[in-house]
Amino acid sequence: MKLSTRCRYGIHAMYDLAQSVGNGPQTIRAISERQLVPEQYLEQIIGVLRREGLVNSMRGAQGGYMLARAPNEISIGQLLRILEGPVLVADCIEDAEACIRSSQCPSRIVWGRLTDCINKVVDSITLQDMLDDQIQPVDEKG
Amino acid sequence: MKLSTRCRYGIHAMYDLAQSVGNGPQTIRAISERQLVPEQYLEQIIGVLRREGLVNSMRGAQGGYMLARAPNEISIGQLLRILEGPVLVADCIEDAEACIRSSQCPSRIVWGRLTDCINKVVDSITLQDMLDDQIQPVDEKG
DNA sequence: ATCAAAGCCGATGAAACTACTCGGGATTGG
DNA sequence: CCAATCCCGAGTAGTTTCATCGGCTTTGAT
Repeated sequence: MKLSTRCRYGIHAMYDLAQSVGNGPQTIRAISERQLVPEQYLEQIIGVLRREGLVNSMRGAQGGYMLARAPNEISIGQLLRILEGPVLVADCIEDAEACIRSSQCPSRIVWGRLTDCINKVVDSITLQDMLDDQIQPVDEKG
Repeated sequence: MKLSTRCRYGIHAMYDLAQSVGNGPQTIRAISERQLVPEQYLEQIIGVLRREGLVNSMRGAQGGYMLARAPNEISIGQLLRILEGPVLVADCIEDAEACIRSSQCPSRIVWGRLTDCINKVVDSITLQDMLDDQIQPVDEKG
């Protein structure tokens, strides 16, 4: 249950772009230096995010990357699903065929409940929340 | 964000042992046939669980495995942590040194919140709950 | 028009991890 | 004794991760 480096890099890059809104396009080099991410690897990662429509690019001299939407319209959940694949803990949650035991499998229920919980948390946090430092720890009661 | 096969196998095996409480020791072969898990691989997995004190073994003829504690004293969280490693989404949650940005890193807060949520869910479900089929989906309100 | 800055892209590669298999040794009940 | 069974370390094929490399394309500035 660990996040991949790719995913962490990608989220750091998106946070960097969120901080840079209004400052024009940011180059791979600049982002990689600020976020301490290998330049060529970041290029790959940000390419994925571009193809998914979360960042826009400008080619040529003075080019770079910018967020394609406002920071409050990009959630950590979106980034996770793009960079880590869908948040599903076992195949049988989505694809019932993948589970031979199908309906009578009790762990299926566990995974479903866990998946719900994870999605709820990550979809509730946007880049804007991170900028605002508005992320509260989980409330114990209520 | 996907569970390993090892972990699923391990949990299926533990569920099997929970169902078999009172029926004497269960052999690797019997468990593997019921749970559709490769025999030799299961042997490896259940060895880990034995060394962690969750199952007891009896060697020799008529030997096999039994739960070392009552099903309501074994949570999915324990199994996850043993079979998947600690549920921590980024190293910096446990080991602050691992994060160069340390305190001023906003994604750190996100990962902490996510880790809390995951642990809360998986630690709240025991093998007994699975036996009783008592696992409810996450409550939307309240 | 030229040129350097920058993004774009496919191939490659090392290292780690996963999901096993294999072979043999150690115990124990009958 | 011997067959059943657990115990254990080694090996292995395949996949994934985390990159690196080289070259191509686009574009702004001069």
